[in-house]
Amino acid sequence: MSFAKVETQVDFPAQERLVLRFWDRIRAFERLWARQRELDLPRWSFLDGPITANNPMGVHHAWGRTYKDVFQRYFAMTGHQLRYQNGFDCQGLWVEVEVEKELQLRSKQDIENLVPGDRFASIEKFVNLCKQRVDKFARIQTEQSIRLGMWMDWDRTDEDWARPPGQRHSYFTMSEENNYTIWSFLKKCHSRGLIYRAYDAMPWCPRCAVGISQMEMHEGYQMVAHRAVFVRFPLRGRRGENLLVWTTTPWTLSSNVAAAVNPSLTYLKIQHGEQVYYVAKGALTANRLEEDFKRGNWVPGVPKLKPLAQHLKAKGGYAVLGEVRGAEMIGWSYDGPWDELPAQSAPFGFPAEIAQVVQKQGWSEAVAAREAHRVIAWEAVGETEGTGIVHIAPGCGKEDFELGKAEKLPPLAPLDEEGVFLDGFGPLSGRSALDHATTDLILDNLKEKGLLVAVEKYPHNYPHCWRCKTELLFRLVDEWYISMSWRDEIMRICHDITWIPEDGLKRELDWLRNMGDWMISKKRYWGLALPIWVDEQTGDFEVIGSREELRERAVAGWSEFEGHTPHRPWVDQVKIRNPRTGNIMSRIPDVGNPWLDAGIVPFSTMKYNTDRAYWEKWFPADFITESFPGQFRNWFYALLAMSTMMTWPKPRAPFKTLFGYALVRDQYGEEMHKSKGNAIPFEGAADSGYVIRGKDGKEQHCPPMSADLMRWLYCRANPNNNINFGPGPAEELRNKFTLKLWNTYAFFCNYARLDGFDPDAPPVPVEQRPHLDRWILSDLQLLIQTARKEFPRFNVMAFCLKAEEFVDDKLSNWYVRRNRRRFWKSEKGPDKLAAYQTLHTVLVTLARLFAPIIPFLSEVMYQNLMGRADALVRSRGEEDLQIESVHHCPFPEPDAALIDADLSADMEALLRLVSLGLAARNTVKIKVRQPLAELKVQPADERDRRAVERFADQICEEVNIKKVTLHDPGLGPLAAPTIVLNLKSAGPKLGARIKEAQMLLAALNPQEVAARVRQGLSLELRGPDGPLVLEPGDVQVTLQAPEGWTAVEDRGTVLLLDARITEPLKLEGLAREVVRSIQNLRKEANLELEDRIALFLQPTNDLLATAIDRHRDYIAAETLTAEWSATRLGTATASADVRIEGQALHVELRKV
RNA sequence: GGGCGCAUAGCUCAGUUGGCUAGAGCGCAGCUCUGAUAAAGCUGAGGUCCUUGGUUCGAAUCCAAGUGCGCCCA
Repeated sequence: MSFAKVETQVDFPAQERLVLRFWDRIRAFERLWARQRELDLPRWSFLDGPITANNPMGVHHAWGRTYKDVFQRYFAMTGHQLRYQNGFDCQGLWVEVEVEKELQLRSKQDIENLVPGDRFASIEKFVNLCKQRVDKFARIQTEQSIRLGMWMDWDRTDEDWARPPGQRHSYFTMSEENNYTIWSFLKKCHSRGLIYRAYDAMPWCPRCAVGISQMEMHEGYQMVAHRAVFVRFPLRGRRGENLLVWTTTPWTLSSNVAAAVNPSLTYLKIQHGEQVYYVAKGALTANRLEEDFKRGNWVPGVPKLKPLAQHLKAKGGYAVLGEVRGAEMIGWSYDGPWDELPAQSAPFGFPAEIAQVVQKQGWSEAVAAREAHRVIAWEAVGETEGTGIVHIAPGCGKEDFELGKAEKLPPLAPLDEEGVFLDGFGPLSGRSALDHATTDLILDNLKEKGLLVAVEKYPHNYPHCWRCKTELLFRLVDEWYISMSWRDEIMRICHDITWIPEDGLKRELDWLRNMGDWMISKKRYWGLALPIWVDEQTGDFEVIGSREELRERAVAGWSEFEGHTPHRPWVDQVKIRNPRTGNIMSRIPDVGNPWLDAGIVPFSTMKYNTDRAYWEKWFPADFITESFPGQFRNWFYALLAMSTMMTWPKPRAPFKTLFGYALVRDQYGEEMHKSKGNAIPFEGAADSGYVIRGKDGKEQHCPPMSADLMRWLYCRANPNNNINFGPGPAEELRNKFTLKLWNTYAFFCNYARLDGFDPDAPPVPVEQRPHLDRWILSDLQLLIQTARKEFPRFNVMAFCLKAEEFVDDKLSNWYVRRNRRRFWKSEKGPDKLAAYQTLHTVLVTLARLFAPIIPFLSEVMYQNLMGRADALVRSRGEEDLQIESVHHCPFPEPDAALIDADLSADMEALLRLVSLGLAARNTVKIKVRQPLAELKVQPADERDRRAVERFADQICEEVNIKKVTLHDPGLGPLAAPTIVLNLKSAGPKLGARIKEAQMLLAALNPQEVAARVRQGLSLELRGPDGPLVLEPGDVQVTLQAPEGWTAVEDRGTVLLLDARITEPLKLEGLAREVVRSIQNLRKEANLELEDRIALFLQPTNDLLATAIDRHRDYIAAETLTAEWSATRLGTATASADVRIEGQALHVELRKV
């Protein structure tokens, strides 16, 4: 067995692609999974939150997907059986919008006319295109995920992808199983009487022609400026008097029904020109949005708002005539601004369909809007924006609608699905409410009527469609809801879940407490076909719970539907009969909310309706992980609600542990956006490199990071905080971790290879190995302990930070650096063997420890360390299926016998002492290459003392001194001890008397106390309140440097350095300089490590010549000089003229 | 207006049973090393651990109030 040579400059992405091929060849994943099932290992149930299969995955997806893979790998290595099922979220508006973009469709009419003149065929074509888009991107995301290193039961071949979604390896929310399982959920809701249909004024996207749910609305707020108007409403029966109202949506004035005041506010009656206005007292002078303006929370180009008073002053001034309480104004009637419109005269409101419902359900009196105009009371009216009088259009706003119902006002719903005014609105009919020209027309009209008092640009945070960014309008529409009257049941199961971080519980409960009923319908095409069949004659409806039930109930259309997925338009053809009336019932055309699709997966993917035994085995999931922000009201909510309902009457939580993480930001903490140029594509980060625009606007070309580096970067991050992701952090991590690990590994392999190290040789007993070996093995066990503790707690960050410290500080920077000579030396023996064996153990263990996080690098290291580097590169034929991957190995377990806590602590002390020694040199400005005679150490405590005794040689080498001695303070006057109380041990014992003890201790003779403590005797203090007894451990003895010494000191430990450079020391220092020059030349000449040389040196200075002469053997040994030449070398010579301490030296060498 | 969270060096952040002189990386200044390392190491400057109050022998850490910021809800 032998180790392959390891290059120190590696193309990591290329190497990862090699590993992917290796895994395929040896069928690494399949064999792992098969073994889990053969052995029927204990189950660890992971449930994948479905990724939206609508676009290629970005680096932000890679964070969560890394966690998913890391924990799956960890639990596999610790002997568990897993499901390995990835999920894709398939249905919903987001897919429709992208398909529309591709086809350049602009409206629902366009969709329904895709096949001209054939609505059914059009919808069929559109839905099929949606399915195809999902397949396309699911496949791309699959390939990307494989590239990230995720081990899942992937669909890989064309054959896999040709199967229906329900029969593939990954789950797809568009599968029949998923859809029908949601049907069964809705049926359960209905059986408890929770499904209902309601009219509501809701946010509506006129481009998508669809209602936007409460959940979705939050995703699309944007700062925009609208033209806001001050309009007067003439009061009836009070000649010359007006309500002054203000609105940011002038188009809603057409549908005005009432005006609201706050009954507890004071209103002013003011004279302005010919007219008298009523306006809230505070509103007249309020500096509206002043804070926002100051903070720059503003729309560029929009001027600061003027107070209302200023608007009036600008137009001739005003005079306050009197005051009136809001309560006194209730009931006043007025003339609306658009009372001439036919719609304003329609009894019960407008249009007729709505008026019918209004009448039937008794929302309003039998009056038309223009007759209903009056002042109503509303506590929520404030005086910090507008005029304190709010115009109410029940068909155009959510609160307006609620108020309208309470006040029995007839609603006017002026817009159609595309935001265009219906007939009945005079000059507005046929115009789009969003159109700028429409607003112009409205303002002109109001001006003509003399009602317009002022116009301004008003910036505010206004909801937009979260998919297409169109401004939302409010429309009065009917939608389907699940009543959430059972929210307490959902809240109860939240307590059975471990939330990481903990406050997730509070946030979820907060959401559940405050959420409204769940709107589940959407008037679109691609999605869950809501299984609700309605008898439009009577309003009766039924919810169908399964395909079988539908078949039994079908009275028409079944044969047309048979053979299709339960989607539009196919399922729309099935009709059933209303058993009560005998009428035909049709499916409502609406599709479902996509969070239903994702929320049902603990049931649909675990075969709840088809294989209950399987479900019992895997439900609930042990673990789910997703990004926290947003999911409380989305996936988590849907999961919890649906599971509560499905397992009712004994509700069960669908998962045991929820691990949440924050958001991916760019390296400066800013949101990533393609338009900002700071977004990083996944392939760029993994393989091909990427370009980002920096803060200065300049483009920066960045090399790829590799999947491993990305994974480590994600794992080491604090999941509670947003991660700053980009080339800067990646580069930093590469330098301090990945390269350190790789170079250590390369160092081992390259020397082991040259030396013919045999890893199967009988091990040198650990107790016979040097301190350094036992120390690194001990610390390795501590690292394993950390891993074993933190992985199951899903605190992978804690492990990564410790691991970085181990690799960087301990292994690379200390163990390897201190041990180099043991590997270099030519003679073989137990010491050298021990060094190899120790480093080999450490590296193999690290490969296994790191395997879940950096699966590629771990595999490469592992295979080579096991002597199988060639297997990575080429097939071994049959034998491939026997090759063990690092991911087949059990996860390391700590070996308590190897842990030596004292040794670890002593080594830490040593590191500090060395650092102090170097600091001492630094103060006298003598470079480390120059040897010095002596270092005296006055240790502050036992630890430092032991470190000096144990590791004197290490200190000498690192600090480059001839001798290190302990200065025993007991022997001489050099040091004086001081004594302090050890607060950590004495504090709990003494409690409030601790101050007293400190005072008493300070009064004692430190020499005597120190002596007692050294002998292990206790100490009795006499205090005014009685005696206090201190154990030796309660007193800390510190030694202090005497006056007059130049030294360095840290925590009581004093180092004294002999800074005199004698001639022999000087010569030695020069010799080292000479060696360094020769080594440089060797390197420049591209010599191999083991090459011997002939050497010619020509100094121009006596001192240098003496140094060379005296240290000839040393120089020869260090530089592998086989021949000293007295004359210039001939051919194939590398030569250089260097300066050593300012003196010229000519060097020539040649490989021999 | 309500809920949740955060506030530690110029920047990005570690710091969980409360304990001695609060740490790292980047950046800055200086020095150095270099045949594993296109690397790296060392030293230094830089901190009212947001403010105030409380609990405690002792608070970056626990509690309360305030200020600022973020997210969620209304």
